[in-house]
Amino acid sequence: MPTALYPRLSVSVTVFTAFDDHHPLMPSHSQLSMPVSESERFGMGLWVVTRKDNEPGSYQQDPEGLRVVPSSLVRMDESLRTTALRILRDELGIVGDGRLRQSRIFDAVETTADNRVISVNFWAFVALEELGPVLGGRDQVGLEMVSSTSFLAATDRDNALEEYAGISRFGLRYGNRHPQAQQKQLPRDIGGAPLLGDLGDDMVFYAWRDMRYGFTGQYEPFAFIGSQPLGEAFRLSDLKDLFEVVRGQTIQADQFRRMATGTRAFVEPAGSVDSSGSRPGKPAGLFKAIKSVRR
Amino acid sequence: MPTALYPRLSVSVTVFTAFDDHHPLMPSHSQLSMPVSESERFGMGLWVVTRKDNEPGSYQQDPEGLRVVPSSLVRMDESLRTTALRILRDELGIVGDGRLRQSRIFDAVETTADNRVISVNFWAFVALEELGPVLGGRDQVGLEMVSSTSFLAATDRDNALEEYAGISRFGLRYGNRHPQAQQKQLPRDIGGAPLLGDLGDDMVFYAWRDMRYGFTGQYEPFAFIGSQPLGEAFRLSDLKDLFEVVRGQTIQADQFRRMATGTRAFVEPAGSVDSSGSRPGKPAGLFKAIKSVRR
DNA sequence: TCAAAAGTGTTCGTTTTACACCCATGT
DNA sequence: ACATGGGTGTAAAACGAACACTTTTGA
Repeated sequence: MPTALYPRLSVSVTVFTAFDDHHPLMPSHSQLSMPVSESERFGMGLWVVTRKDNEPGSYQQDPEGLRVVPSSLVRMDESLRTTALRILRDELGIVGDGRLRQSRIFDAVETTADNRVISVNFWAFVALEELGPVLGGRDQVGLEMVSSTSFLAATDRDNALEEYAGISRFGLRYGNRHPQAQQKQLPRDIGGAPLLGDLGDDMVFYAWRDMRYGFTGQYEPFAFIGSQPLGEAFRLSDLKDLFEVVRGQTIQADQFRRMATGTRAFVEPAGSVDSSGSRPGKPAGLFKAIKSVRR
Repeated sequence: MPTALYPRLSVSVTVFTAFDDHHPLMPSHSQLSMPVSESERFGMGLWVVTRKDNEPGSYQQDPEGLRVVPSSLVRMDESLRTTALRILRDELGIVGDGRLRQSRIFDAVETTADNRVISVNFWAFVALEELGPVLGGRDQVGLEMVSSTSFLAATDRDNALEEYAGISRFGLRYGNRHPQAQQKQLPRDIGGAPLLGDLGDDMVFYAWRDMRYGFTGQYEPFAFIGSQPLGEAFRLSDLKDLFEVVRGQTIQADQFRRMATGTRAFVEPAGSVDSSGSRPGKPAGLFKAIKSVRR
């Protein structure tokens, strides 16, 4: 029984993950959607979880089978947060805790007038360890690339990256000094085709933009995203790669080191040294997150 | 006919205004809600528009007659923005244009389970000139004080204001360096009584926090709020007062002057000098907003 | 003449950014 | 030996905050 008197409300969850192309749990290429050839290395990558829109009752079902951000209607006895946790649990098998953050609300203008749905978007960051088991499956859960080391390098070659405060496949934002700052640029604005439909692209873009704030030095990034995508101990250079793909912006290595370890440090030496030893160069010291800080 | 299957959606609009207690259109005291005696001067004041919750169909009707932020259910054929504009037009007689900004979404948990309403809050800033005619009236539209020059001075005397990044009657926020930063403090947390109910206080607090960003030097404040509360030409000291009450924080006069007129200036000399002449001291040059900048 | 507000010069410390250089390891 | 990445020293530039001081008016 449709209720035509008022619009209905849905919650979507934009789930990010990040991993290196040497990661032991690296998903199969059929589960990854990349802007480059599948054999190519991408370095560190930031990804967003999508699924095929194949649920019979789904309001945003698309005949062409576009991939979508997981979503569900809000039930009468649920808070928005509860709905988001249910999506994480039922569609992705993730038992959420405190990691959900509210982003923005979208009018789904493309739906017909008698079945209108308005969408509240949440975002979350999960480590690949939690995500690996649910990739594929009935809903064809997969990952769409948001940014990667090689994507940034290519963008840097083509345009002058300095004028952007951040760039991703789902859009870019200018710096605050730039005359066009505060104006969004989505794939369709840059001239490209939408990746997940206009609505989905909007959702990912704004969720990404919200997430970026946690990686600007103002916050403690691991507490901000509620996840440790690099594990307990990690090289600073890997953390730098993570910062770069999340921010969509390259950082100087020495500058990053001082930001992470100086006053307002959010990492501390783990006391050990990287022993994987496959790479040339001086062995990197390992670092771990400082837990107790709350900024 | 209530539709019990899904929660319904409402839009609220938090309307701010600011004026000086010497303003020619200064509202009558019965329309103002102040934390101090009515005869006292408050200097520059930041206010939020409220109305008595006396509509028969209102979902948040309160027997005790609490004042509320204007709101309305979203109709089937309306976008959220359209609903917000309708509230501005029908309840406040304001013909809106591009000045609405989306803030946050609230689960109205206190409503009963079979009539649940979820609330999207917008905020807007209007000049007193546009607001004056609608004060009072059937809905007893009035203004609740958010902050004022005298409120800031009193707070500065009592606590050390330096440790806060901003304080208002609806809550405070700490600086980013402070250990408790990112934690909100609402009236009920500080030990006071809610001013507009817990939900209303939340709405105003977050809308205020969003508006503050436009006054931190990162943005061009007049374009950000889409209004010129001080008119075409104004003294820098009046603009400083406006900044102080919006930010909930005192600013040094010379520092403010350089911020407003230096590199990244957002005001320029209007070429004339203040001729009202009632105050002692050197006559102030008048400034006007730089229109063309888009940051 | 004095109080009050406007407006400018200057200093000091912090943060940001860049660049140079040394260190330790695999090949 | 040398390429490669790890890590530190240093300095210029930009910025924010504070303080002193001059200017111009009303009372």
